[in-house]
Amino acid sequence: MSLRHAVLGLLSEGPASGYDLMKLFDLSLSNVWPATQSQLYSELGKLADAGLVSVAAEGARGRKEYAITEEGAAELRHWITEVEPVRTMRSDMLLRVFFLAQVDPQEARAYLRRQAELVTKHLEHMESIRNFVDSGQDNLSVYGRIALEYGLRLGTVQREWAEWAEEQIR
Amino acid sequence: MSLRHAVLGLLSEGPASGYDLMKLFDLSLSNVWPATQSQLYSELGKLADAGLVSVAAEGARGRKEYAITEEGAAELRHWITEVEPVRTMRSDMLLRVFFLAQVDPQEARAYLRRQAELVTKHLEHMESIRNFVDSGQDNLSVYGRIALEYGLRLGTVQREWAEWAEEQIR
DNA sequence: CTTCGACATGTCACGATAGGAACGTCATAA
DNA sequence: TTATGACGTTCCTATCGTGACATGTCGAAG
Repeated sequence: MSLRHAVLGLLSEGPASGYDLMKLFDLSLSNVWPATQSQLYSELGKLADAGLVSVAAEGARGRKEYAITEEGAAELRHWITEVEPVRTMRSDMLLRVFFLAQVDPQEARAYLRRQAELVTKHLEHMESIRNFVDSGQDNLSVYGRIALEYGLRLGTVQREWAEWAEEQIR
Repeated sequence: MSLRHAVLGLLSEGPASGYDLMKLFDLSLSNVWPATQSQLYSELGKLADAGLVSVAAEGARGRKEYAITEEGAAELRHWITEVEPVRTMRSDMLLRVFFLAQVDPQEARAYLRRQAELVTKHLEHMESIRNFVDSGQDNLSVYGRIALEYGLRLGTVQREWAEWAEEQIR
């Protein structure tokens, strides 16, 4: 049920259409909670049915601008402070590690080296984002930077771990 | 499509029944790729239909022992070495961070402190697992330890990050 | 001999994810 | 004027994940 709260969270910064939210997602939340366009629109519909958001205005091209309601804001705060985050980590990359014995040692090492490289690329990408959004003073930017810092630290240990793991394989 | 490869991976260490796999999952893969019993059984059925595993023996209580086939082993190796891991990270915990501006600063700090505590608990749990499985010499144990090391390092930075983030909030 | 816990599989329903097709509008530049 | 690209929504299909429920067998303890 996190997508619903992601949408509420974005709307808590101001009204937006499904289309707006899609773009916002792409440049902020997509790294911590990916969602597709169809998911967004259907979620907005459900949210409106549930009274957590309302259609604040209808614009050109059938545009519907949604605004968070008081119930929606309350639900968001409740979710943030009182609902325990579910810690289900799923990693395709790490799953493979369990089975590396099924391939040659040099292939296993190559796999880990490749992961280290991919992480490096991702780190560079995050660095460039940091330089880009460093100036924003809105809530999403401020806390987005804190989340980004998480990504940077995570990437760093991933790389160190991959290099360490490669050395473990003989 | 990773559950299918998780099952193939476990079967590559030797034949097992759905029930066996369930237990294996719980004590090895569940931290990187959770799966429920119903998923396992239906996946085994599909795998058998696809010829990637075969029913090697039928035992008491309707037990069906599955074994990986040559096609299955080939598919597993192919997946490990040639399929790019999808890096879709989803974090309920991190998503909330984006919206911490919606609650009081002291609540935001409490949230981060709580996450640090939860991570600490999880780290202790992983340490105890490490002491427990440190002796195993089978493939899954050897590579499981490498995966566990990942978990330990990850947990450590998560905690450091949460503590750092808490300080950022004024 | 009964009961209980471990063994063992299967099914159903619901919601979440993924990805794309279909449809239409508006502004603007060639 | 017309083509194009950005805007904008809706619907559809398929697979995955979650949790509960139903159904039974076997061995061992009491």
